[in-house]
Amino acid sequence: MFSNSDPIRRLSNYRRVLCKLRALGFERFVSDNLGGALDISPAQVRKDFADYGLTGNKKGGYDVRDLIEKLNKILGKNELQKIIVVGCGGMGRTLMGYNGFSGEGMKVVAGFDSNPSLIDPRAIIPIYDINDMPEYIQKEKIELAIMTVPESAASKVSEVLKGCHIKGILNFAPIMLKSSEECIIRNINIIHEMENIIYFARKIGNED
Amino acid sequence: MFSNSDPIRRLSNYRRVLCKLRALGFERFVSDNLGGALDISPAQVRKDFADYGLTGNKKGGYDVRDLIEKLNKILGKNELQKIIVVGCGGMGRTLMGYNGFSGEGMKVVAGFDSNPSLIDPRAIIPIYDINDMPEYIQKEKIELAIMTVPESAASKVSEVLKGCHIKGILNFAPIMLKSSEECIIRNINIIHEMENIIYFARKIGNED
DNA sequence: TAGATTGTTAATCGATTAACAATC
DNA sequence: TAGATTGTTAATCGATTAACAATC
Repeated sequence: MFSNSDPIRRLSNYRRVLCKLRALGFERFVSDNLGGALDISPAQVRKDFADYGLTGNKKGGYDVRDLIEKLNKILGKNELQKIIVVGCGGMGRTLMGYNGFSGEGMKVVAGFDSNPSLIDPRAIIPIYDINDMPEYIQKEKIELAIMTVPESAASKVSEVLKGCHIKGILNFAPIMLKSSEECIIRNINIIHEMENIIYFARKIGNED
Repeated sequence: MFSNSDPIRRLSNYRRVLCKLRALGFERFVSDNLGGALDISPAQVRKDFADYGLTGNKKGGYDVRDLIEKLNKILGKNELQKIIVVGCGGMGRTLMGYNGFSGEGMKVVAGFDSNPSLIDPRAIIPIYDINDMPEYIQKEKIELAIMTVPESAASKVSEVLKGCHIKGILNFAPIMLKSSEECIIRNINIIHEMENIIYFARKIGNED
């Protein structure tokens, strides 16, 4: 069911570039333009567009605004996406304070933690006791969560979230949670990203 | 030259699982074990091992400690990896304070920012003026950087880092920086990760 | 030994790219 | 119209998997 997440990643990148083109006043573009900006072949761009029903014009290329509109629909930009942050340590609070969500149709509506000293229901983005999370999720119809708990808590918390019928989790804990039919999970493992960089960086010569 | 980063990601995952096995007292494992823990086929595990010179024993499988040792070598775990954080806003400071690096052979040795009020050369992990960065990189032979600057500064800062012969960058700014022969770059785009999750989450039915 | 597992090759699968007819 | 670009199909490429001989 989950096939490949790469095409959707490319759609996100296409959209970002097109928003910039729009801001610069461009009205049309061709597959070659867009691909070039992202190191993607024009054939790949056209294939992706075909796969997701994005059409252009033989000759004139594609309409910037039209394409953004269609990408918005595909990527769920037309309805506000409510997100909860589970685990309000350093990373959790940083993400709660991240101001990049609001321009992208996303909003962190609450945080949850087990540490009483972090709980603050009166804050602009309230932080509640994690025991109150299931009720909140149900009442507010939350479908998306960002998990920023310590590794020790990660499996348990992910089970609770799944039990609450959360549909999507962005997991920052250093443990590979697997997606299922009921819940799509993406893992961000900063240590592994650094290991990857280190592996390839070590292959770069020292002769400068 | 950069082929595919996926095999190395799998090696990171293998290593993490093996460290857990070791902690649990396991001495040996078979490709089936390891694959099962990560949703990877045993054939893929053996293929990866073959590709990176990791050998086992026909019959008895593989030795946990031996494999970890070999993976450590491949992933650069045997020498301390010094990292600088460029951009000391919320995300930058969170990463500077992240205590997961030290157990993994990595250390954030300094931060850099252009905002005078953030500069603090006396801190445990000092924060210096970004203008002093090139000198610091050269003197301390820094090869790795984490970029947590605003989008508006991202291209410029990445150019400066490349100019300083930094070999690897983990970029959190919402702009797709491309790797080159001299500098390997990995981009983490939280908005795009959420868009990906939202796309697939929306395909999950509402009938519960 | 018999059974189990590796290491490796060949087959399969899927994703990317090349090529080109359609057409604006 | 001539030239340029899409949309799509077929070819290519590379990664994953199946299968099995080697062997512990």
